[in-house]
Amino acid sequence: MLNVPQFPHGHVSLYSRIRDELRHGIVSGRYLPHDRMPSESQLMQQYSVSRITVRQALGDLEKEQLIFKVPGKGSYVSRPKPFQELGRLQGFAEAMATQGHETYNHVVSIATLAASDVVATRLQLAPAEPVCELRRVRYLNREPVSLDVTYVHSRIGTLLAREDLASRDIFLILENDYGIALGHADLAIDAVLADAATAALLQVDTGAPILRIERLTHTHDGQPLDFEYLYCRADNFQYRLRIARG
Amino acid sequence: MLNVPQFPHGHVSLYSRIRDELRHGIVSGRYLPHDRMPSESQLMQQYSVSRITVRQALGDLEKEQLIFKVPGKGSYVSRPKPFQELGRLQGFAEAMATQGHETYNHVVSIATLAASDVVATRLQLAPAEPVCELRRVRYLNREPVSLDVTYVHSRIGTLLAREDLASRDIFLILENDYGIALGHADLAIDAVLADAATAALLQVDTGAPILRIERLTHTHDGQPLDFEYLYCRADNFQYRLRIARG
DNA sequence: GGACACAACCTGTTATGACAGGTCATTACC
DNA sequence: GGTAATGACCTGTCATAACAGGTTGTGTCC
Repeated sequence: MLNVPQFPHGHVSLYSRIRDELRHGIVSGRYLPHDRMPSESQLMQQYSVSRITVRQALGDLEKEQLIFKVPGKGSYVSRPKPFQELGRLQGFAEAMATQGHETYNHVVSIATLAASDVVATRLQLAPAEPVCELRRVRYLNREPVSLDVTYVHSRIGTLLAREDLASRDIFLILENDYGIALGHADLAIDAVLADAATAALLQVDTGAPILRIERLTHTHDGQPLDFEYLYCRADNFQYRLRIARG
Repeated sequence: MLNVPQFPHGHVSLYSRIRDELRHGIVSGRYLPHDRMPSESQLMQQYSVSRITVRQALGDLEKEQLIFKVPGKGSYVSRPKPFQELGRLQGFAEAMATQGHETYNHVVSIATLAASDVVATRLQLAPAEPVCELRRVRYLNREPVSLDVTYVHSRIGTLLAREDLASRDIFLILENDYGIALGHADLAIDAVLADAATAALLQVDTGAPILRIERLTHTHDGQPLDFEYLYCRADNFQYRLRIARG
């Protein structure tokens, strides 16, 4: 028996199609956490492919930590906390999209106001100079995960006001559309209790533990560009990073 | 032709042996960054195994980002990760001493017990294998700042039990006294509420927001060495880091 | 000398087949 | 009734074989 024709033009490999369909079944909720996935034999029959093909699809999903396997039992949907790599300077949607999650930003408010002392210091502005304040609630798989309060120079703010802030990352907009090269970011991390307003936006109880990340992002030539407070729900999301000895 | 006997007792799969040997060749410097690795056919002959076995070994290394593959050309050793510039993998006392702070560790408990599922998974041990659990409260300028719950292989634990854990960093002990070279660490960060026991140790109110850091430290050749939970007071201490676009 | 065809390699993908060993429910035996 | 054996299922591992399509050096033809 001969092997299958190799996708000559647009279409992709069999295993990647199976992998994508199964992943959609997971993120869409058709397979719930701790559900058993169809066994390899079932998938072989369902898609009329060999076991190698099925295993490659499941292996990819296992690598993404969407499922885990138990020898002798089967594959199960895992519920790992989605995480964002701190070790790379990237936006939220950018980070999540690579892991098969659905993201959406709800713009709570966008306004120009006088910089507070802290904000003016961080962005190296004169006190009370006008800055743009952007408040957004980030949703991951339809659950709110963080309230981001962003401060940028009012000049940048007027650019951003015209953009699609609901689905695109600020970093990507600045980099791709406006050619602003990003450099490094300084972070400080602590934990606070949710106040009533924040709790409502994040759909948690007032007084719930909230991870607060202060982030000051610089352009490639070292100018401060963007100062943010991220108030992150700690129960459905994790920040991760990897550091090395040196 | 019949298949190979399945490793009946101690020894592991063929592909994991090949993977480990190749990885050792990379971390030891026998293969340098951007070197081409032996091709799949060469490895098939060298180890007298099938292509599937070789590909599984190379696939694992690619997953670890030690190599990358180029269709039509071969597998190449990756350049060391950019996160090496980010931060430094160092212990708490080591970090604080360089900034003129006074540190002290109070050893709450040290015990050998069966690894929980999470600990066994992180340290790549068999379930319920004995591990050493070490609980310490870190003091900075006479104020408690964190409760560290450390899990190491029981073999390492017996070494540490003889050491002065009150004033020396575990990392420094392992590196200087036992010649264990440290590699990278993976961190996950979230926030929790202090339970009564933790609150008492950290001298905060029960229910205070606590920054929790999960840290898995690896040796230079990639073996997991030390798994820790750090419960950090959020009111007198901050974790800071700088990250770069990459 | 330069363009082009071709062969030699290389990884990507897929099929088929086989045995090891774990899990679990059912069945048979004491 | 409890226990032990059995068998159905499931994932882990490995072998052999094939074709697609990219890369690269080589040799031929003009």
